[in-house]
Amino acid sequence: MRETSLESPLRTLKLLEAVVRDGAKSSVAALARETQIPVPSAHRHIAALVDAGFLSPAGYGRHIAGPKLAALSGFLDEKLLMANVARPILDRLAKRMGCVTQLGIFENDMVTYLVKSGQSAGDLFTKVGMQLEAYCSGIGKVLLAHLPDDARSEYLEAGPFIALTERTITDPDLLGAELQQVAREGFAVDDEEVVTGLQCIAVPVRNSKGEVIAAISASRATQSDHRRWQARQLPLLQDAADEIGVRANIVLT
Amino acid sequence: MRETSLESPLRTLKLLEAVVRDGAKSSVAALARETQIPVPSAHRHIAALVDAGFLSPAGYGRHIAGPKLAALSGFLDEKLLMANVARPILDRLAKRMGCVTQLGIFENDMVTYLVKSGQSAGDLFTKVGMQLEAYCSGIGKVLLAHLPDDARSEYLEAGPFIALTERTITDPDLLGAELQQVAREGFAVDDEEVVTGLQCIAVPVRNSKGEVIAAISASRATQSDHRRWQARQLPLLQDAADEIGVRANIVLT
DNA sequence: AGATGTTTCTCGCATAGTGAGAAACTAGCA
DNA sequence: TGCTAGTTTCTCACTATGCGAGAAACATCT
Repeated sequence: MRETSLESPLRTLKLLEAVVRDGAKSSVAALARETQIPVPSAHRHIAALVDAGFLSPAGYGRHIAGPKLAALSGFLDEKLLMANVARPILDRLAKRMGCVTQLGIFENDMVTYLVKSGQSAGDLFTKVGMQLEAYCSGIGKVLLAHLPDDARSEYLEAGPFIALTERTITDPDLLGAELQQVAREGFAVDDEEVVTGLQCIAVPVRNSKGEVIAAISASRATQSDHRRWQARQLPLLQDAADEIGVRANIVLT
Repeated sequence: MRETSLESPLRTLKLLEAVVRDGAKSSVAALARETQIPVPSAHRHIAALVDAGFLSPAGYGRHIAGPKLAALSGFLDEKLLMANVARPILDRLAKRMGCVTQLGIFENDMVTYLVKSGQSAGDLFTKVGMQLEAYCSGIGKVLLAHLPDDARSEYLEAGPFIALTERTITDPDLLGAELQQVAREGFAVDDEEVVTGLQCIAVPVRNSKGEVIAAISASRATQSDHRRWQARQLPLLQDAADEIGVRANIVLT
């Protein structure tokens, strides 16, 4: 059984990583030892990285990250970092709860979904990177509920709120009340408000300052033990949200 | 004439770059077209990147930067970004002036050289990443001159200032006076104070708030037309410093 | 439905990358 | 200055590695 993934490129990446991690402290030979790569090969790879611009020489056989790498990192925006932080946690959660988990953020009056996980994730109509109206989904309601007061009022006045199912809340006043409740209780419920046959619960993800920076949700096909399910899963969801919050703080500026 | 640099790894990197640049907009096949890489190969490479953690799948054949890449970018500190911003500018300057250009920053009472450029750059004894006493070099004097008053006083009191050549300024009071002049005039001159036979001029690099964040210098073998050379080159140096300052502001936080 | 466009196989081939060893360099020390 | 220990660079024959056409499975859009 052959490892079918490109081997030589992986070596290059392994070295790139090793070099960047250790600043300009170690010689190529030392890095070769660390990465279990024969010395001459290590030199070849690093030379290639250098003249591709991913590394720069830094005096006597030392190397540091190069311009191309810096340029790349310019594309690593907050959204991306957030997604990468959250993914493994949501994966675990989805497995444990046996349903689909998602993470979304608020972006110009809509929810952008950054992560989706779970075995039946394909069934769900949302897609990663997709934007969706905020007023109907669990994640959306959580995010709206924790908006600054004036922004939320503005949103409620702007409308319109179109019904996606017969249960979608379309009245601004009712929606406002619902959002107040969400803010008070710390979680939101979506019971077939966006798609018939789908219910979900959602909680906010907070950074260390307590600001809501995202929301995560767990969804499943509608079943009867509604409230019991909510009650049992909420703590799990909240733990995951906390963990994402903590990790995000490490990564984001 | 053999292309001695590893080819397959470079393809992988090319793809990595392409994928990250375009967010999650294009399909693998499209990227393959862009990068002139056959479709099946592109798939192999991207698959390898994915399970090495440098890319993450983002729904329907789209990909975005992965956790490993995000982690790497954590190691791209300010020094590095500064170096990468400055390098091309200093390269151009060195070519134009026909001498060696350098960039240094102030770090625990010494100058750390981040960039060195110019055809005879190898001759000069300084090395990238090297630390050198601040009091004698042009770059060092510029950086000292723009230190907060109390920090500068402290530095002057601490000493000792050892002579590297017969022209090195070793008296704290004289050095203090020299620094005042440097601050006033906006540039520093080193006339064989660090190595006999080498003279240089240096100017500060400022960020948008006017703070001095680095200094750059141009050095050449001692010649007689001293002042004339200084006068002619200073504007060029200063332009380069300004440009570096502007660009640095875009990149650094 | 059919019609694009994209992803995933399989497979033999040639090249691209490998790694031991030895030679050329470098730095630091006596 | 001449040593030694630690690097970097080269050469070279080998074979594993990555290649790419083509066709088949899978999605997407009208």
